[in-house]
Amino acid sequence: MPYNFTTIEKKWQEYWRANRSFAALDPADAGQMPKAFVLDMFPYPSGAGLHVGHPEGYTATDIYSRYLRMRGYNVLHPMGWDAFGLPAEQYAINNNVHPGIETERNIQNFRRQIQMLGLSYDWDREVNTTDPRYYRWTQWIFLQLFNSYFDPIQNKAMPIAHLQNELFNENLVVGPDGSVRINPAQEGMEEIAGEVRIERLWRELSPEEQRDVIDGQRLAYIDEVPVNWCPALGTVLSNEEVIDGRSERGNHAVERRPMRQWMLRITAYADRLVDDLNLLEWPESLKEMQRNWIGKSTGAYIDFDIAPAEGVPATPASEDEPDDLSFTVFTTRPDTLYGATYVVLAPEHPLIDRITPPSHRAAVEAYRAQVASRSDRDRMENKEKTGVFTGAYALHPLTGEKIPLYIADYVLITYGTGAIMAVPAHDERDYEFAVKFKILIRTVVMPAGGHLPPEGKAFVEEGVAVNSPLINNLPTLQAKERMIAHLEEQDLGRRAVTYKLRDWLFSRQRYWGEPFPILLDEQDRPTAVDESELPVELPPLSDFKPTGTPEPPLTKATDWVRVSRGGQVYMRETNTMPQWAGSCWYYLRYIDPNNEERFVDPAKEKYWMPVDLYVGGVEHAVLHLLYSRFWHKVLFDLGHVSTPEPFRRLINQGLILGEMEFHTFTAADGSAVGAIELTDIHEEPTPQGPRQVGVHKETGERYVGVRVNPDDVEKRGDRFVLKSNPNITVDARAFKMSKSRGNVVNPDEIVGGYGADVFRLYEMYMGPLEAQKPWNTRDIIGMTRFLNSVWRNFMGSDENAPPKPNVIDGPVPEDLDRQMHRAIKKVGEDIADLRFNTAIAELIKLNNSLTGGGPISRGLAENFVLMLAPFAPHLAEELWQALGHDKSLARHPWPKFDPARLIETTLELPVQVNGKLRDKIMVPADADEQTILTTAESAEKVRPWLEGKTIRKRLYVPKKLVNLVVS
RNA sequence: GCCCCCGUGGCGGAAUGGCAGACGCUUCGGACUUAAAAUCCGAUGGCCAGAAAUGGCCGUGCGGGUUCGAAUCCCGCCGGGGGCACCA
Repeated sequence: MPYNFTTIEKKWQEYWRANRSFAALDPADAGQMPKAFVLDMFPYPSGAGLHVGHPEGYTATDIYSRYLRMRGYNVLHPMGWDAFGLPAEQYAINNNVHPGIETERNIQNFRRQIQMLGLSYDWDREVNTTDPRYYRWTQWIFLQLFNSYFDPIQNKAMPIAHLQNELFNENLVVGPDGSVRINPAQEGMEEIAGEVRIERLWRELSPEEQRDVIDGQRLAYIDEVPVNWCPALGTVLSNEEVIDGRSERGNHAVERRPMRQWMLRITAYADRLVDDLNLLEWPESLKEMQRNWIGKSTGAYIDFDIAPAEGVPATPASEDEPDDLSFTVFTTRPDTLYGATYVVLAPEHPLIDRITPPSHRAAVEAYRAQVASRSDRDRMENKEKTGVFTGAYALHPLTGEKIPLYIADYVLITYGTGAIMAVPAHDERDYEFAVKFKILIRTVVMPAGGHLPPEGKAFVEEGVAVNSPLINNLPTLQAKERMIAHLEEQDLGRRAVTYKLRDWLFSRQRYWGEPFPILLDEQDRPTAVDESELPVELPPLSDFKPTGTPEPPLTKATDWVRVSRGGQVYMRETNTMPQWAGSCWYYLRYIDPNNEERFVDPAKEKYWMPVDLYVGGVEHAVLHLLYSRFWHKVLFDLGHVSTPEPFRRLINQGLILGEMEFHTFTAADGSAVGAIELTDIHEEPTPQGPRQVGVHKETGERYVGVRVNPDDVEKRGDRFVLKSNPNITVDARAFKMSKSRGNVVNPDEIVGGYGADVFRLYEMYMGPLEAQKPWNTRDIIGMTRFLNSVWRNFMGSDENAPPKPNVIDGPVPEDLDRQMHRAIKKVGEDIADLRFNTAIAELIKLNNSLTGGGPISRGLAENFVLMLAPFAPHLAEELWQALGHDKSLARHPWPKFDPARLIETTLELPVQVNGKLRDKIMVPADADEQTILTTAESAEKVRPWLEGKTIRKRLYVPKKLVNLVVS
């Protein structure tokens, strides 16, 4: 008789809630218990509800948490809602309801769905990023950023007051561009500083300039920058939110335009964000993604002077123009400097107007206009090199040779210095450009073997320098060093490091986000709202639509916007923070969710941090996971948190794909073709949902996929074919679940039909947590059978009698006892390593051994139930109660295994002859090698293989096998 | 184009230098049943021999190598997935 999962699951979920079974203890109450902070990436509560991917990660952390509780850990395992953001707001606009109402409804639904899975969260610690009591502290952390700067002496964030001190004391000086740097005089560089001092001292600045310098150094600052403006969403987006020139949310077109926006100075942390990855137990691939995103390159800056030319005045025509007739390039290959035969500036480079002679002005302007109108998308699809000669020449810093100066859009104004020295012989892009524009190509590096670089291609690898008087015959690595040293001696350049990472664009022109705790004066300069006035609550608005212009919706809240402080009138900042703000620090709030005085109590923070296990999707590799590391480091520098990194160990759960689909392909005329004949089978969107399209290998004709019934498919050889027509090969693959494809699995239906315990077991049994794997509803029955069988084995299978425990007192039979100890070892180790599929297999195996064996010894029965508990907690609690316990097993000690019980008294050893298995022998576990070899040689099925042969070698791998080498 | 990961039965997967295919699904046969479902028992990588017990050969994408021994390590290729993509 199957057990009634509906009743049992409801009963125990209510019990756990009523008894606060999973409440984490505050450090003061925890005594000597070790702590474990086990964290899920909290969900964005969308209107579509939970999908089956959410429970995958949540169940994994739940099993781990339940296991650690039984191992005596004080476990913090919380859940909350990342609820600000675009989808709820879009829905609200379309349906004319307030986003807060829509969000609350979605949260209710998500909470219901998550709770029906029986996850052991401490619900007393639930957080919601849209709750003013939460975002009060998001705003507070923003003010920490606003009130700090990155100190170049200490390489960390410091309060802004310290910056004033350092400037006043002249430890720091102000550069020509308003940047702050270490006073060269403090570094023993007086002679350079004395020669031409381009920096200015604090006392030389006017109060206005002083304020600009301070504001310009803040970790949160306002700047006019080229941004990603998305007209359809009516907001700007960060680089991380733009994929292939389109918005990550909604796939809308994005254009670049300069706007005045809030920025966060994440670039100051680029080095530490790279270096500290080494402290983390994260998937190597994910660390690599962060390293690539930060994009650290080491090399040199090299200065180039412009050759004097007619029509180019030696002094600037206006104040806006740069007064220096020189520019700086960045290169990772200073050793190839002798091979630089031209230079390229980005089309947006400020020097171009200054140096272009009248004869070339028209051509240059035309090219710049063309580049400006080109979309990012077009730029990505068409990488044919374009550019134009400016008519100007640069002087080679070593040879003094005149080399032509081009502008081209393959040089990006946003990276390095926006200018390059082009070495066509040793750079693919420069090579392509030089060939197209017929520019000299000069080889300065030869492969170490002395072979000539292949024709028609640049030699980009390392080798030995040639045609380079200063560094001839030096291998690349040494050549670089020698060249940098020379450049520094001659003041022609210097060692340099650059990053791909840009500062984080932090403001959005939307309503549904955290307001900035900032007031703007009449010159639009920012002032912090006093901490005592936090939270700055989002004003209620009936019309919260984006304006379609860069003017944010909050400007419509006119009463809210105007404030007066100390007789002065200010305007509130009307941009809002991006979706990611709330998720940057939510893990810290779980530690102390109701604290009204601080964002987290320091003693509690010190106890719980860092997060011991963090599980979530890989889609946050460069968004949430980079942003929150950055915020955490700022908080660490300022002394608000105790660890340099927030998440010690991280696992990405693999995507769950839809059920396997089978497609045949037909042409427009209805003729069918085998999938094997096609190339480039890919998905194309249509109004009816995506469909499969393939191109015929020979004819190039387009074929469209037709879905076929899996029952009509079989495998022949290495391919799938139709049973009804084996000449037609079938394409078999699983796709990402999507509404438009109609292959989404709804967790409500699975839990309703099979129960939460079965659902949990099924998802954990599908395969390794990290692996991508297809959903297969048919397989669920296996887990139903397993739990039903457990129920029968423990509670009796007599349908006419009421269920009662099928248990006897007394010792466990020896073979079962050994199996039990092995299971205790295996299941415990597997859970610790998050290998749930093999842990479940071990439990199934043990249960199979109990099947049909009569009453179960109590000790074995209890241990089995305890091991089952993390995976199928409802059923386990019910059985535990039936076994006579009146308390939940949630904190009952995990069973212990006895290593002595694992040892077999006799061993079954495989015997190989020349590496091929021929027989197995039974030997006493303590037999010596000689005895074992003799037994092996005389084994019945081994002897025929030895006849007439000489044994060359006898190998015995202790307790593993015997291998006899004969010839 | 560059970087990373992965290719094992009809399917999901196990084994990470030592018995390939644990465990689950599927399929087939049997038991129970008036019947069906559920449940239980047995078989289930391919080929060959045998009435059977059983035995042999082949087999972890393909080709080579290292090793007494390779799914596992190394080299080259093919296929799939992911990331980055004019980053100097």
